[in-house]
Amino acid sequence: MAVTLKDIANACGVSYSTVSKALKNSPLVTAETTERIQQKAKEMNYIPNNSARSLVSNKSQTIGLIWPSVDRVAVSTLVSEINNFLKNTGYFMSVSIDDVETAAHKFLELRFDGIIVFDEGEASTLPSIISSNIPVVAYGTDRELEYPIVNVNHKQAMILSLDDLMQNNITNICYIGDLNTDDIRQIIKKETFERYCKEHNLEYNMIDSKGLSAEDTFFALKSYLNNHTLPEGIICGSYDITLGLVHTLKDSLDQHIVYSYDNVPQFDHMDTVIHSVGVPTKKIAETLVNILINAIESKENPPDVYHLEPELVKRK
Amino acid sequence: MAVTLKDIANACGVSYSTVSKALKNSPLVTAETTERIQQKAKEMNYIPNNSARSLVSNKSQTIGLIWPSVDRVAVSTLVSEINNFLKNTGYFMSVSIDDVETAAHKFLELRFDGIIVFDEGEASTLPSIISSNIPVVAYGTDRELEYPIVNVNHKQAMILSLDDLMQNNITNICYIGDLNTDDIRQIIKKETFERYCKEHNLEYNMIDSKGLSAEDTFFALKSYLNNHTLPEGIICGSYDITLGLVHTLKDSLDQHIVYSYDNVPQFDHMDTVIHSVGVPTKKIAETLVNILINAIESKENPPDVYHLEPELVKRK
DNA sequence: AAACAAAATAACAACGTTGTTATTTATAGA
DNA sequence: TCTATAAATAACAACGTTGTTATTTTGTTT
Repeated sequence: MAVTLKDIANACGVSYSTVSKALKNSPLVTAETTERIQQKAKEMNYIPNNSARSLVSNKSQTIGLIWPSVDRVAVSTLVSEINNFLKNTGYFMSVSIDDVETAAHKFLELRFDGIIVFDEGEASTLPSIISSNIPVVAYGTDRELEYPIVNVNHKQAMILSLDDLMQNNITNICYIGDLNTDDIRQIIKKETFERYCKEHNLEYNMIDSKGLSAEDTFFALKSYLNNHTLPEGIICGSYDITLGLVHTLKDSLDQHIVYSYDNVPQFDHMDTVIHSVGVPTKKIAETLVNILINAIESKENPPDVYHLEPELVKRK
Repeated sequence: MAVTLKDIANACGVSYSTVSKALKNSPLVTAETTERIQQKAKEMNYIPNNSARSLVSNKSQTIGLIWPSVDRVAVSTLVSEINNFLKNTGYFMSVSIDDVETAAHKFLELRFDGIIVFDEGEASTLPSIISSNIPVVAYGTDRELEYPIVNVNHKQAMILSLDDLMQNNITNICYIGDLNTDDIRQIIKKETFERYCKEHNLEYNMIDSKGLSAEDTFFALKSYLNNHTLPEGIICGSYDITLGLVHTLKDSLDQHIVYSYDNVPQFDHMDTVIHSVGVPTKKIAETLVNILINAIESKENPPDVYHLEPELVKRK
């Protein structure tokens, strides 16, 4: 059985309430007793019981993150960043890879202080979360959800990269993305690209990556290149799609100017020049954490949708 | 504030201890009162308080998984499988991506029932875990750790694939792996390969992937192929290294017989034929979960090192 | 209808904390 | 030496459950 306040109290010959105060450096306990008690506590390897604490204080200092799609690499960077920001704020992050409904219910049982949801587009009504009043924030595309959501302006990102191509007088361009999907994000990118090109009378081209992974893109491009060539300017619909392009092109990559969605730190360490567009991962993480912690600690309701504006990062 | 047993008791005109029993279908409560109470509980959206429960029962029905290296894709499959097995056993899995020391300490505070550690080789003494008596199991290579570890027989896996090559009379072979590293697993593979070839007077070759990722391998192979060719039989040191090989070779891959370490389910869905060797992910997950749950529920200490024997999976 | 057993429900202690209130001990001024 | 006061520590209630013990209600037998 684990060491309790009472055990330390017995060992020190004081009452357990004094031990409780001493361990949190209360001014109500004299300096020397505090010292003596803390010494003993460490010696006995005391670890506070979060359940007991949480029961009386109604705080667990823990945030639950619901991440049903663990296998998406791009997202893992965001998860790491969120963990860092939460740690700085004094909260612990507990991740569940269960589906939203299951994870949310368990988080409520555990009386966590807040929940972050990676909303991957599946229908998730979350009646239990909504009826309770635990602070929730989601990262994803805005739909009619009942909790605040942090959203990224994909349309503006596309315009940013196209504007930059125009300024460099590159008019021979293409977009590589998943063209036949109902992923709302991919659709926005494709449509914005097409509209812009038409409005500016640009010569354009759209290449289907036939999926969202690097592998999909690799194979799709391999067969495309059998009887086509790629134009000078290329815009890729995601980090993984860009990876696929890099693997395919490698040697001839420097003949192109490539813009990629997703401003992840990985681009900085690549040995090929890729410009990227999107909200930096750090920024997204910081926003999610700030909104949530603010909702927890100030009890004021955050805005329903929180838009983040993308940045263009040019390299070399 | 959340709904409690007392609230339901008031609403039903019974005592809260009756509500407690009714909600767990105790035979001590008559069928009709049980029905009435459960109805009301659902109506009021009651969610049990795990802290209170855990405090009195000393059980949280939750397992902590320490996974400091989220970005390793291959591992995410294993994490998913572990989650499935745990769910079947009635436990919830909470993942932390903090370092082992931090995560373990918080798990102890949360009074989780057990801990799974992905031991990535960093020095981790874990004094706090050891001194407490929470069941712990690690997945990794066996070192002088103070808790049981599930280990994979990498040596035997190499022998399995080499034996198979011999049986097919393929004597022109090579190994692709990270040759200059102090990762014990990579070292074992390299040394076993070399010793076997020498003992059997085989013509062999070892190619440095210069890293563990698919990208590293891709670039290493690209430059290697400038003035070399690959032999018929190829053994790859990991799933990611194999991915790099596939990307590099693609069209001419069917001229080779490829064996890859890591028996992950991804191989089944690949459109090229890759044999794989290693312990199936499911098996590893099942073993980790079984050892841990057994330690929790039967209180008997598991063996310090648990070896899993690899299997050779031949495809097509 | 009384007496008793069985069934149903209520009351209570405990789990390990925190924060408030009560008690003891030390320190000062007369 | 005795109060009055401040400082230090102890005692206690509460948080929401569970499991045990105590009480009430119901049903059966005579």
